[in-house]
Amino acid sequence: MGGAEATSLRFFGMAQAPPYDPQEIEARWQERWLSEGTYEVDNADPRPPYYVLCMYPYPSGPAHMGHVRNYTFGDLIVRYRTMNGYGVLSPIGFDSFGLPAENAALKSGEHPRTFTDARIEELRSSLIRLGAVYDWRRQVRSHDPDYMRWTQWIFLRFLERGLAYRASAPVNWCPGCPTVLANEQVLADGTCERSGDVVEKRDLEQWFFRITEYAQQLLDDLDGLDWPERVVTMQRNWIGRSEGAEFEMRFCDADGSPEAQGRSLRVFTTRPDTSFGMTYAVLAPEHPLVDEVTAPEQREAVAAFVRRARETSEIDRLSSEGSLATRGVFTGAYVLNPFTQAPVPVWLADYVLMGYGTGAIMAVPGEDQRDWDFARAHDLPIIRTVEPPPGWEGEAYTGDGPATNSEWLDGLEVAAAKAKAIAWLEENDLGSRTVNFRLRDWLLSRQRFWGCPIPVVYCESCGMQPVADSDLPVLAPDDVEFLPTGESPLLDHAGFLHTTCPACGGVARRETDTMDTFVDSSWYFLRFCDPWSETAPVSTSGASRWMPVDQYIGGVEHAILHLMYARFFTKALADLGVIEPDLREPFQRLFTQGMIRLGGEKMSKSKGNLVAPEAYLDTVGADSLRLFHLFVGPPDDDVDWDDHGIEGCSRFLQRLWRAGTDQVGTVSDREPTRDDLSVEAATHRLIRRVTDEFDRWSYNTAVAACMEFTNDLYRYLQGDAGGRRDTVDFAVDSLLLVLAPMVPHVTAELWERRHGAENHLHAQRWPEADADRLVEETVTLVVQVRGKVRDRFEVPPDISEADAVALALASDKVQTHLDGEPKRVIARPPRLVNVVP
RNA sequence: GCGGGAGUAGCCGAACUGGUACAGGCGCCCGACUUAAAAUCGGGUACCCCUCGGGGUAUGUGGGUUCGAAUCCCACCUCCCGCACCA
Repeated sequence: MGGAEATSLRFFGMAQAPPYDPQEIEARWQERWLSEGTYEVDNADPRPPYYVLCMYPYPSGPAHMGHVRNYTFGDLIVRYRTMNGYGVLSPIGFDSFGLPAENAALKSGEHPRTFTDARIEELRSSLIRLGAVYDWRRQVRSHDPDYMRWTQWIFLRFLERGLAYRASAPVNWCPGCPTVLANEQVLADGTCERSGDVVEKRDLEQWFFRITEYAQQLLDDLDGLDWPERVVTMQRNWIGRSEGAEFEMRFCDADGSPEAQGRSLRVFTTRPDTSFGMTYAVLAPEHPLVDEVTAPEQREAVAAFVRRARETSEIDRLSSEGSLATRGVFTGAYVLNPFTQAPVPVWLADYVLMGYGTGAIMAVPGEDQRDWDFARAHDLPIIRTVEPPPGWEGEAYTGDGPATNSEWLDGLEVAAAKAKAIAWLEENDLGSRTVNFRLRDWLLSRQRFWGCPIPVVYCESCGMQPVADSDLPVLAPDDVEFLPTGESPLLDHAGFLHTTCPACGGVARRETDTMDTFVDSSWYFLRFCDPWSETAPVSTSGASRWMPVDQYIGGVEHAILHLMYARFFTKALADLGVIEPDLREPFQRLFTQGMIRLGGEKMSKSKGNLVAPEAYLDTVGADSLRLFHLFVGPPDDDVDWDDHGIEGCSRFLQRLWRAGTDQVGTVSDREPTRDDLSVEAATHRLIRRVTDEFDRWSYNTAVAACMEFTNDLYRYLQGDAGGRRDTVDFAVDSLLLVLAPMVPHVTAELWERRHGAENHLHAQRWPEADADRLVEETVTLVVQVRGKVRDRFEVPPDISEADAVALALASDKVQTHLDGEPKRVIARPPRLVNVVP
């Protein structure tokens, strides 16, 4: 057979073609990509830039399946874009500060640094074994002194600009951790997202970033981002913008005579149009005026209520929902409703939060359900100021409608009434239009050791002083003892604690709080652009070259915290002049991949249902593991881990290997036959299809297309005529090229065997389908009668409408369903004719 | 409660702008190869009826629009995710 001869020339005989050995192949190619620096890219690279970034991982040891999924998608894009001619920036680093290392230190006494470094090495080697390629020269780790220096430098610039400040605040204290948490780290039920302990409120001096200064921008700039809708929605809700008015109400006695001191209460409302319906006012229990204005006879009841509100955890406050009678107390004070000049009683209630608006509200039970419930529980009057629709049987009415019981607002619809009420407040100098945000400032200080120290000192005479830039980084000492005291070991370390004041040289004490690890992850993507910069966190030119990240990939669990903080940092650094002023957003495109489940449950360490990737790397290999993650379902869907599925992927790669080493059927040289040409057309269609699927992130169907193509190729090769040499080469080479980003090792190996060692698959250009050769010889024309399929014909793709209709009407099967002449015929040649009798 | 998303075979899923419902994989069945098994290769695989030509029913449920609906519209059910006293 001619085919056997041709084969023997290239592969030293079919019998000698080696079996597929993933471990051997993968180790060798991984070594080569590293040693040749295949995916290193310089800032002066002449190719058009493209920045692909996976969220840098917390190093918890060897990679888990979530990492594998994440980094498989990232690596695919890096390789695909590279084959498309881009100079792709693909950096990686480690989010290496954090609680687990410190907890491990408490248990074993091992220093968090040595612990962390060991975990990083484990994770790093898993990433390499997965075949993920990076420019390792650019690696950053949060705990590197060089990185810390710039984290602290940024903090000091924020401090100078007033974007970082210190304030005493009731903060979320987790007794389990034990540290302060950001609002975002407290779950809805009032427990700590990490330890699950019930979070307490404590008053402490803490550091904050003034993220609220950027609230409006953070909201507005969401519009220009190519992000999943749900992430945008989550951010929008988190920022929680609401428009309304603030105004003052003077304290008075029960008859409405203004009090002598002239004190007043400021309230925020989104419904100034309902002001005529105010029947009481409410202060948050923590409101500063509570003590002052409480009447003597109510003092005891109020004090008891305030005490309980402070002591009651969030969780209990929620569980007491419904029993509103116990959730409020009358202060004995009154304020004047400026709209009516009528006095209304001032109550305390825990459903009013000090942290939002002014911590005080006007209560309008007619148009607010909570106020309605409270009024009912405490026997307070209810006045409707918006006419509910006829037949309204609900309680508070929050919809649109004409104002009523509202004097000069009567008859106006809600929007118009709001505008008029606000105008009136402003004219009379009683209040003004206001915008409120739900977003709070970012509490960043943590009472932990294993984090980036906050670079300030407290001088006995000068007060708080920033550490000089030239003294950065402030590093935690190594010789510390980890004791389960619940306090940072820094508090007991004299050498760290005692220092001199940078301003006066006098005695000073160092800040012992460290920064939330979200600070580290808020700018690492910038450092990657120029990790060599010695004068700034990133050079302006480096950032300009690569930023914004073209494709950011990570888990949806970071939809709010990390992504909001990173956006804030980018805007602030742009305003500080560190990066270009018009670089307002860090991540142009975001993709959030689904999580891996096992038996319907989220795979996680705490559930103890982790499936370790290592076992698969040791058996079926990295390529099979990658292929499984791509194939198992849409990338943004959660997926179930399935051992059988990965076997299917492994089987496919075995088939690919046999086809790629000419172990399937027979191959010969000949003039192309119809079948040969049809395989070539199918090859062009494969290229087109995979390209399309890649561009729309439909990797599972891209894999399916390759499998389908391979199945067809097998049938062709094993057919009586065998395969034609050039046709088979084109088919196999094309298949290897389109599979290269997905299964980089086995394809590179096969390519080298077919084309020689100097011919690197991953240096090839992405193939292009020839538009003229995509067409199939025949297509199936479906003939329907009233929308039901009755017959099929194989027709040329360029069949005319008239021919298609004639063919359809000539069909016996169609005629039996027709009663005489058809009423109507809809033709969509060459695929469909629908006959309507 | 508010916001977002999803319900297609035994399972995971395809079907991109309304046009052959179910590509691909898993599982299962049959066959080839084998002394045998594994591996491999080929074929089959929604349900019901059937005179074996076919016919009917199927995309969570019920309506609607259309020549034609998984796809568009209305109502409802179920599940997942986020927020949740935000005035």
